[in-house]
Amino acid sequence: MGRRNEHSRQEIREMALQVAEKIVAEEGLQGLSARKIASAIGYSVGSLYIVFQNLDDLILQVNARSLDQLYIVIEKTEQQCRQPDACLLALGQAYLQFAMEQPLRWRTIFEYQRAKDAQIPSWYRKKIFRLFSLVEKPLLEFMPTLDAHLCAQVTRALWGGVHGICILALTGRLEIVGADSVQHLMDLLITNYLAGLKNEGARHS
Amino acid sequence: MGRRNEHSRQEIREMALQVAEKIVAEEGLQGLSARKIASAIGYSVGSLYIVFQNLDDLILQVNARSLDQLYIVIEKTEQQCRQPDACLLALGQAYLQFAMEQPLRWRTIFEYQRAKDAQIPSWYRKKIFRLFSLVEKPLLEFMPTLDAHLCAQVTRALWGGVHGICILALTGRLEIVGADSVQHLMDLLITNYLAGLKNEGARHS
DNA sequence: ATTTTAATTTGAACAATGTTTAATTATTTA
DNA sequence: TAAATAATTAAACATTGTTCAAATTAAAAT
Repeated sequence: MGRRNEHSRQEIREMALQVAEKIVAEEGLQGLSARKIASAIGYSVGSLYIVFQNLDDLILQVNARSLDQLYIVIEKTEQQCRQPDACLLALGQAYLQFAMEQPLRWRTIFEYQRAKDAQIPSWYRKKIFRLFSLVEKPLLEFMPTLDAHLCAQVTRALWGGVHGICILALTGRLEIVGADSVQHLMDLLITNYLAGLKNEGARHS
Repeated sequence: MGRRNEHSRQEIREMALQVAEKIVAEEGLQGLSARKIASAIGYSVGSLYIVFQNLDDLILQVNARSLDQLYIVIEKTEQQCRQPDACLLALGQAYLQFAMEQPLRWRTIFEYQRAKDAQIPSWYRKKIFRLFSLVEKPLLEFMPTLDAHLCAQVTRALWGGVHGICILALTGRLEIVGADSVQHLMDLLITNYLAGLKNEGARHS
């Protein structure tokens, strides 16, 4: 089959990404392959390489969409609460919930990249940054005396922690028994971290 | 070449693991392949599959060794400090240091597994459990009133956090600028979490 | 010493992967 | 209508994990 002009480049791109998202959600990264995507959208592998640089590029786009969806979830959660400490707790729970409801998709965001150089492009970094900003907001309400730089640090320390609990739990490396205890751990971490901040006043340059 | 009896199964296994460790340390998981290991130890691919179930099995053994080495590092750190809070800080820093000094090896421990079922064997789980126990010790000194179950939870919440900061930092997803700030974040998290525990008394069932 | 047995090791084969590109076909342009 | 251009494919390549019949040879048995 030669030229057929049924879909524009953008349309092919969109179809490929939708199919890829579905595969990732159902089978994870290991279930994803160029040929599988191609056959699912009715095009050949070669066409994929016209629309994407390579598979890493495609995966990055899938992850970007996941980050966008995550942003929406986190943003909604943040808007629905008033008190800053309760808000931060809710954000942690929302993050955990997203990870547990779409485990394969969420894990794919953080799974290793095939390419050797593997530089994260700046537009992608911005998406991460934007998520952090969403957490900084209630944290600044919680500790109004924090300057911007310290607030960024305090936020990243907290969110790194939140993320760590999620990833260890999802990959079965937390060695816990109870079913709902992951949320417990999350609350433990956030609550006590915040309490510590309040008392010590975050006196760490 | 047929039978030659130069090495026992155990010896071949050992050679393969040493080579695999080196490759993982230098090139990461993506640099590892059955043929590369085989040619490096002077045997054919087939021989590897006599000694290991598959590559996942081999990788698991490599990771087990990394965990053992990590255990030694953490254990030494724990023995060199007296006050429990300082001890926990030191443990976090030791963990971070291990991760940053051997980034590819450390990341391989947590990288995704090829196999679909992918059940972590119990002997491997024990190695993880053992590491947690090492952290529980000073934490129990820090909060002597904790019962065993709560101590386990408090420990896992903390160590999940420590791990999260490490993994986000190493994979360039923390969005920080300073060079030495990762250690800062780690201290922030541990210090304030512990401070919170002291004040609130960990009143979370 | 010779034959038999049995363990050891290989190397080729298979299916699947990412990626490239010459060839083919449809559309647009002249 | 003929020529130029754009779109798409199918085949090819190198590499992966994995298997297994065949080949080799040390050890055991005679």
